Amino acid sequence: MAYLYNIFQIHQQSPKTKARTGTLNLVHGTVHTPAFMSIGTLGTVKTLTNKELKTTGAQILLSNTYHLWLKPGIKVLKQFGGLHQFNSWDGPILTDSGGFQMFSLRKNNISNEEGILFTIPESGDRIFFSPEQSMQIQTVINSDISLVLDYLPVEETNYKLNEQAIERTFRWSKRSKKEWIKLHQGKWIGSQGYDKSGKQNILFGITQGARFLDLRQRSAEMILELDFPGYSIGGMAMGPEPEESRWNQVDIQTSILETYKPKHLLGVGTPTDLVRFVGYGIDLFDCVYPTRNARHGTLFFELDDNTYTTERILQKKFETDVNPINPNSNFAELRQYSKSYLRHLFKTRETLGYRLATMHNLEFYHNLTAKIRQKINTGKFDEWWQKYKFQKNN
RNA sequence: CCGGAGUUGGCCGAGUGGUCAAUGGCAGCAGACUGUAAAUCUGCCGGGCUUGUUCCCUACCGAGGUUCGAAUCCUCGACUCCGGA
Repeated sequence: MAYLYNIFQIHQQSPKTKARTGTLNLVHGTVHTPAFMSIGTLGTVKTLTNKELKTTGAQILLSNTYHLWLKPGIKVLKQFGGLHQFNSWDGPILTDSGGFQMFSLRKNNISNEEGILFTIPESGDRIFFSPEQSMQIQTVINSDISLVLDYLPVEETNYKLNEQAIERTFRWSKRSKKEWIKLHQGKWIGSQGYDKSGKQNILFGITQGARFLDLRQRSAEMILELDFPGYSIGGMAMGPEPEESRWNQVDIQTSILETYKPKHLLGVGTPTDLVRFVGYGIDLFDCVYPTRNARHGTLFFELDDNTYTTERILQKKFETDVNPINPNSNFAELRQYSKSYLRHLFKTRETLGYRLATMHNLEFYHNLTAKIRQKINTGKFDEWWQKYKFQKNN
């Protein structure tokens, strides 16, 4: 069946690793993979306009169901006919389902088999969130890619809790799919892809299993049954653990999930993570890392073909640094403004500083994924990927 | 000239006999950040070294004094502010 699959087309498969380039065909456009998705939780990548975001090389925006549900709320999103009209982003959008908020906001919610009861800190309101509701909201948002509501255990190192988590995630995925089909007039796009006339949004399944390889395996095997058009691998960077352990977790799941379907690694990661996990079969990434670090004054720089470093712009040594932020940037601002000036903007908490740093880091990330694609397409990925490393700046 | 209030570490500002090298905040220096309650958070922040939950110096305007012990009490002086002549 794989040869009919037209949601995702693989262009170049690396000979010795699972790395591949491809195109993901979505309602609002095509994404060249491996790709990094910038995070715009509330509909905006903090500090940037859509035009600036595109200049960084962004192909697809990630937003968040839970946060959009609270603000601006369903009513407003319905009035606009979806997030694309509301925030004027005309490219593809992937929405996270809100499952992660059960984990990140775990102090403010309780959950059971039915769903999650969130307490809103500002108002004290208690609101109930279920797989069905997440699907309804994402349908209103009109995401190109929606995610099922998954379940994350509160303790990432507890085997029993993680075993329960993969089972509940499976049941919630099932409910998500059922509701999704209902909301899309009975149409389901699975392993057969879609026909050319009926371009339609898609829903990804999610795997869990934390650091337990047998749970990772079972979670992936279970989710196969539901025949999603693509998969997100969840529960990855939840706590401290050895790098190899995480590589193995991803490796085992990408081995089980259909090769011809797109794989998304939720919430990862650092530049080295990206390169590494592409080698283990990941096509899509999303992470707060470049944007949050930007706002906190840490900028990413390429040193050479297989090394990157970071610079903390607030350091004293940049006080008199007349060099441009990035002489090779697509942004005239980053070619013109000096590091000294950028430090000054950060010191004085001028918003322009956060913007420039965000532009810079996202441009770095998107250049990195472009480089990964180029390495794969020219057959050089396999000899390069394990050499790619971070070097501390001094 | 008289009466009142005050003077604390780079700045602002707590502290009114020992547990005070002195709470906070700012500034400064350094670090963290992985499906964003994060333009946030953490550490250091008089000097020295053998870096000590009880080390050594120098410190709460200045000079004396009381006391086992003073940023804290007393005396005098300097300066600032507020009233009144």
